[in-house]
Amino acid sequence: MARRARPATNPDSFSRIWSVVARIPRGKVATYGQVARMAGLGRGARTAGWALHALPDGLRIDGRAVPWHRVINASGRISPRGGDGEGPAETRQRLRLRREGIRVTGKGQIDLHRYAWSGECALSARRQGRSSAR
DNA sequence: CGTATGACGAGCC
DNA sequence: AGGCTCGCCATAC
Repeated sequence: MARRARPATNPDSFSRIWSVVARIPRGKVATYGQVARMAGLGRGARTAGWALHALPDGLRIDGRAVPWHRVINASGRISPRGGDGEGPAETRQRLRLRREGIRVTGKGQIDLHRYAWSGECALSARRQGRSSAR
């Protein structure tokens, strides 16, 4: 097939996002901003959301499905997809989170203080270099 | 190459 | 507390 002059989706940045998301452990959640930063996109929180939007169904990284449902916004809520109403995606996300033992309130509020993935620290968790993490 | 969009985030009112 | 606006990054057209 006519090789696409330019890939419809740039696997370069997106795959980074996906890789980071793939590292979120079960029962934990991460924010778009956190994922973006860990993927080296700086403040590309929106880009992270975009990457998940473009996440190929059934994609596996390291032989494992990408837990896209573990990514929520900084407000600790499931981000609305922007439809007129709540779509199946949000509902599915909530169910999957609850299925992992994450408590989601009726309003879709999640306790970040409790379920936030400390992946950033995990990278260098061996030693707490920073005395005061800001 | 410039404009518009998007599963965001932080700040301000 | 809740809602609105502006700023950021990458992709699409």
